[in-house]
Amino acid sequence: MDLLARLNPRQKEAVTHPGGPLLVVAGAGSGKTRVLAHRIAYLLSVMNVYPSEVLAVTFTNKAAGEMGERVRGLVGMAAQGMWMGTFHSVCARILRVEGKILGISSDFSIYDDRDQTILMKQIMGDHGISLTKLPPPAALSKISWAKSNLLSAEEVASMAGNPYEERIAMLYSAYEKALRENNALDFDDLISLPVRLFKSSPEALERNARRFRQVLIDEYQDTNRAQYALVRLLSSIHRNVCAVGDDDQSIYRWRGADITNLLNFEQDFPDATVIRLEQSYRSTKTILAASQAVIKCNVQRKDKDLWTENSVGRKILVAALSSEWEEGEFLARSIEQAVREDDRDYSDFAVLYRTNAQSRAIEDGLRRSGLPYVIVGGTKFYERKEIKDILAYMRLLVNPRDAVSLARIINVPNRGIGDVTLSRLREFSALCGITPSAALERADEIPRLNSGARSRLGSFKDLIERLREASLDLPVPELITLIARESGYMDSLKEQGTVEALARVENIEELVAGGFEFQERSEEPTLRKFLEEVSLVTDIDLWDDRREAVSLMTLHNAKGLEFPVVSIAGAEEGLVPHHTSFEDEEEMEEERRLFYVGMTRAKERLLITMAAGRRGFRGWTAQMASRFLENIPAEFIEVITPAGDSYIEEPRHHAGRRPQAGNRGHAPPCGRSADYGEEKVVRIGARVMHPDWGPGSVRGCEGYGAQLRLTVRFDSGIIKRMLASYANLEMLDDD
DNA sequence: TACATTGCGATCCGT
DNA sequence: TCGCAATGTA
Repeated sequence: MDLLARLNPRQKEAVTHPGGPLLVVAGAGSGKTRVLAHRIAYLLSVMNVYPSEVLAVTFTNKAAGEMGERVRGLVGMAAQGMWMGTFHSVCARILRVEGKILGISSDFSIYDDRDQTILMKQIMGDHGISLTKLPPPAALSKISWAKSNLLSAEEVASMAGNPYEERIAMLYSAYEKALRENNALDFDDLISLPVRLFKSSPEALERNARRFRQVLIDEYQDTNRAQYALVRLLSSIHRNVCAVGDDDQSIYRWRGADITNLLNFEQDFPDATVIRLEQSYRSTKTILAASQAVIKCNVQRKDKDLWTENSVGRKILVAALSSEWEEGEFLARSIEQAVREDDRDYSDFAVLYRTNAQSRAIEDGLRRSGLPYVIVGGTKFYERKEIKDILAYMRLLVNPRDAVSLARIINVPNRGIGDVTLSRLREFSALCGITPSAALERADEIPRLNSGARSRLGSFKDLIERLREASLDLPVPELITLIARESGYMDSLKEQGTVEALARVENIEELVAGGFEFQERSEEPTLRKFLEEVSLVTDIDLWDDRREAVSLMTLHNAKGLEFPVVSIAGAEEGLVPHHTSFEDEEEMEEERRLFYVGMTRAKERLLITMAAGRRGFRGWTAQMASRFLENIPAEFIEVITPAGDSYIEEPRHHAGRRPQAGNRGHAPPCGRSADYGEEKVVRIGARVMHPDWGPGSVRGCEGYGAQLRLTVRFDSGIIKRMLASYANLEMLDDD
């Protein structure tokens, strides 16, 4: 039949698998998205499964949307009504309906890590725990780990082996209590609470496990224990679970992902069928072979044999640049050249890197060359202050118990309600055992408040009441406008009149536009749904891949994507592999997988760049080539030496103008050339003196002879990179 | 109570 | 470099 026409035998087998547990081990580029979409279409059109009986979990909301599109393309309207989304969005949907069994109101707020940190700070303050000794995010990450492993506060407490762990357990328990008081859930709760629900309520389990006749999970290698438990529970009646994944692409171990979920699938489901997809359709022979050579260095993996009928293609280009700015400039040049000579679109290109901080220099390079680009990730739209503020108003309207949101906006914009008044309010609410919002209602009874503060609280209370009433029948975008106006937020921004404030006004207008977009698209355009969506949306979801621009993103964000031309920037020891993984072999293997994921995003061309020196958060560091490059056989690589001289002096600041091209390599930066005959031994840490910049110490050296480049940090704070032969430095005695 | 200034620390990946 | 917390001042 037509549905199976363009599938290879393995793919066909996966698509038509009649029932029971199925594991599809899908190598990079082997068409797993295609298989998933076709399998769903097959289930709907041939196996007579209703859309509402299909649960398909993808890694991003964007992937879910695209999957839905593909299925609709295959079977048309018969696809309407499937459960499709990320674990988090699917679970939020389940909890809205079933949560009341656990005592969770359907109006819950979803706290992001920012909200969590605020809450944890409060808790630690209440318990007199120093925020510097135990940073709130550290405690939260322990708690998050526990939750994603389905460990309760009591269990953590009973496992605690030292005072530190006992303290974490205590904070965990207090944090849980605080979340419940605020009628709020964190990301981990979204997964772990449905698991708890299904374990404690056979009826709820029955209801949901019976509904989902078919459960499909994408990127199975990156599920954590809680997600695994959920999959088992939801598929416990029909046992039709189809997991798709690739152990070589597991890159979220640090977030609790447990690769044994995939590796032990056959033990967990003894009657499982395992299908391997090993033909790659994405990359050239060269890129595929090179990436295989890299990943085969990992010990903990299932060996596989990927192959392709694609052409050999061109060699992988490797370029070593002297600094991150040169790297950015070089990337810009190479993209420009490829657009010109190979007739490519900007959207064919992606630049991938390990850390978001690397995007700066690359962005600068592209901007200076006038290339269009988009940065995916980094500063997220919904995490901007003004957006979070407006959203906090909206959350408070839906969920009056949300004290974190209340505290966020009670004095934004300034209405003369300061720390003192707020803490009196909190004291009073604790004393009466009521929420801060309820305490607001009884502002008259709060002790030790002056009349001014009392009346300001009163008018804030009136404002919220007014807005809440309006929210009941006002569409989302209108409500946003109303909040921004009535709260005085817009006026206060406009009054400031700074460039920054005006940008914030624009962002709020963009939020309104987003509200209209939501209004048109959503089947259920309620305020609650809107808040849920914005809580769970990610940058990759918002990324418009059809825009004519080069995409810049982290290696993690690139998972599941593909581009004709991929550049991996910063292939250096300390970046990939990241320095935090040096000590741990398992983490090192994860870094290698990450690098592998990056390489396998490329369809036609792969460029790998590195910088010999990089500005860290303190001074300069000399960088070495990534060990992963050594894993690539030389026959697949072409090393290119970028044209042009290397720079001499560091630009004054990252966005500033670099030294004039005409000067580079010629004019000495400090006005006088040194004698070539005189030889000095320079070593890192040596004390030096410069006539203009005073004393300093050598932070790095690279090159040799007349080409020796020094990085010197002067005591005044200035950092200079210069050719040793021009440096004009006087060596100081050091003891 | 609000706002400016200083000082310090921490720096990966992100639902 | 940057954001945030503590400190100082109107």
